[in-house]
Amino acid sequence: MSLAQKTTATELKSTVEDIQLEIVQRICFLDYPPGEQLKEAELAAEFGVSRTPIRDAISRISHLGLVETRNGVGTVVVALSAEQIRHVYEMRLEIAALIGTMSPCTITETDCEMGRTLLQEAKALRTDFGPRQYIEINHRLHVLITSLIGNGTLRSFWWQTYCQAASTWYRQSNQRGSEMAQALVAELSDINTALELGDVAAIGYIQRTHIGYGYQRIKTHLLAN
Amino acid sequence: MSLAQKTTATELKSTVEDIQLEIVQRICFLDYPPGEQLKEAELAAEFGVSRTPIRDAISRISHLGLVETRNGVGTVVVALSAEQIRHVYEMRLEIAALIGTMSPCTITETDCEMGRTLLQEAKALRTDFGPRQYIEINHRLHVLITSLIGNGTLRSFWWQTYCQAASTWYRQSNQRGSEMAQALVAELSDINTALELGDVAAIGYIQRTHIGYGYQRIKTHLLAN
DNA sequence: GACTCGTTAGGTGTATACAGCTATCCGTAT
DNA sequence: ATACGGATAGCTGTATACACCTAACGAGTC
Repeated sequence: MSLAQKTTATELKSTVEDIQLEIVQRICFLDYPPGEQLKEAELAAEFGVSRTPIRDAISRISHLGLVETRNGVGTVVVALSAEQIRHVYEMRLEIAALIGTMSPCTITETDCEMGRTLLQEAKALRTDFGPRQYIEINHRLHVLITSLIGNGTLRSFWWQTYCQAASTWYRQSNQRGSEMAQALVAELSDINTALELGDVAAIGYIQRTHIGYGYQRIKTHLLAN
Repeated sequence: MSLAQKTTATELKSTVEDIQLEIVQRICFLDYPPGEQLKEAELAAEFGVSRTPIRDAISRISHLGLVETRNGVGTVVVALSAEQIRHVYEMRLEIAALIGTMSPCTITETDCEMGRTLLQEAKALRTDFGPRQYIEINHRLHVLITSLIGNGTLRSFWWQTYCQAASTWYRQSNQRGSEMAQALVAELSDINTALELGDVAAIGYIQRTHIGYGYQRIKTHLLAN
């Protein structure tokens, strides 16, 4: 009975980890913008579980610094301060170069194909821009690049900083869409070249380069306010 | 009544964060060696709380990779594989150099005094070695160095890798005590020089150097088995 | 004697009830 | 009109009961 109730809910099977990933993705994708209040009871109803697993998931997320929970008030998605954004980006600039130097994985044909697909979609984005598509293409690119990192510790750090930077970064796609689509096409072109040559080190440096560009855009258009 | 019960327990006030830090420290200090089973009910009784906050704390720790929980079996402290140790150490070698280059804090007289105290204790350790003292001095040194890191993201990463490396590292202090005491005195001498000169960048490079030495010891005496 | 299967003890995973905290609203006194 | 204070609604934090899963033990059988 309770099982039937679960299957009729939106998700087929929801462990704590699944819930955590889903909520983190919603934060990254700006479905939950900074300032949004997360209510445990609401999420519990949506996922078809009790508050307990939801609390567990939120607790872990708060430890990553993406949300903040205060007793009696609620859980809100945090807006990173200018200084925090600076720290995250400076860190990403440093570790990007390590992607290719520390235990890189070998690039497969599947990876190349994914790169080509993403490039095509990005090109289509130039003429018909949508913030949501921009975010999703970037996200899949990040999944791809992360999968090429052989060092588990670095992979974890890379992903953490991505999640922390994502919401700030993607916020710009509402305003400066075409500019960012152009940049994404350029980035993916470079990435594809490196993929074809099987050069993971190059991918790391390309990332470093474009993180620098993105950081510059953020400093100019967001932090200047 | 329940409040009196709490105060009579070992801790005065136990929030989830306190419990988490305490358990992590016990893992780092080898009070819970790899393979040790953590029982939620036991810990709940010890800390004078219910299983709920204990579960919360353990859940976060498992997300850091220090323990592993399996349904119906229990929670055990994980022994990092040789590859994982390699990954953690390679990462520490890379980020150590960043300590002084990314938003370093200014060194205070209090910091210098702590450095002198630690050096004295380390010197005493050479003639009368105790694994526990060795671990505690190192731990306090790490707290000191971490406090000099201005970039919050780097500070977090530095602390994470420390916790992951600690149990493997400290395991050697049971066998190769005097050698490690000598190395600790040498490290603290270098650190003190840098502290007096207010040179945080130097501290980063000193760390890098001695992490390399420690990694070498681990590769020779632990991973060779 | 060895193997199989049912039983059981002991752990984690989840649901739920309740306690505690906080911000807000409203009535009252100044 | 305004400022203060208490009631209240709604949230998180905690305790507890129960469901479920797993491994180990022992009786029964070949």
